[in-house]
Amino acid sequence: MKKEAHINATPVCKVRMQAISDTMSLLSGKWKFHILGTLIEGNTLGFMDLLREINGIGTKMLSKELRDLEMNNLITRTVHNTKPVTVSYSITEYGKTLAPVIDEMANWGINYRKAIYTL
Amino acid sequence: MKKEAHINATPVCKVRMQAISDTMSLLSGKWKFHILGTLIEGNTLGFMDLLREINGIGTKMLSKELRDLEMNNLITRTVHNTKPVTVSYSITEYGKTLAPVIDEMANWGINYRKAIYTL
DNA sequence: CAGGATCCTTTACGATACTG
DNA sequence: CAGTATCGTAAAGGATCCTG
Repeated sequence: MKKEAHINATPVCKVRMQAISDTMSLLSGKWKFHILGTLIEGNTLGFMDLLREINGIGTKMLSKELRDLEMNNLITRTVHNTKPVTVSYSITEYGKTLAPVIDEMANWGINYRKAIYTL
Repeated sequence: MKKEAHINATPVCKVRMQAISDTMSLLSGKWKFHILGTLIEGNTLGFMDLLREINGIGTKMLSKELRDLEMNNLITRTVHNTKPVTVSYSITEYGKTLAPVIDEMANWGINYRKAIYTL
């Protein structure tokens, strides 16, 4: 309720905090990392491909998350004029810059499992 | 008669997916990255310190997130027997292993801002 | 095939007030 | 100081059915 009393020129740590918030807001939700990770590997996949690859996701969430990612230029959506229309999704060059982030997340998680088992 | 041609024992990509889920579940929510980031810098801080450092968080969320982080051995909680009790929080050695993940998140977010402005 | 529309449950989060 | 208790809102997510 109380708002900022004084406006400190943003210190370095605040910049980092803001940056983390930015990243998290683009990658928020349960599925975005999975979708991006899958597209980074598979390069180009159809809606159904993704539905199969990503364990547990439903059509509603998938289409919503894909829309979000596309709006942020992390992936591209291409409609093909086949009999029943098909659509393919790919990661953009910009989206590929997220690879290090995703890798760190994955690596830490892998080591986390090891740490758990050796307790 | 041929049985299932491919019941691949969890492929590499599934392992990564699981790892990402693990990491995300430990760091889920709006505040954990901020708390960890702050503790990595500040090393040891009291409840009020954190409340001040982390812009916008309330006591309820802070105490809940701290509890979560402590349960996962990412931070430690120490009670001091001062007049009104004081408590200090620090990051654990294990928690420090998250630094690369946090750094990647922060760096990407910083570049994201740059990318936005140069559009 | 690729989704949208709908309904519903669950969790997350925030504000305020109170306590040892 | 360091929280807990309570209440209320909003967002996230899931299940199912429907359509061009």
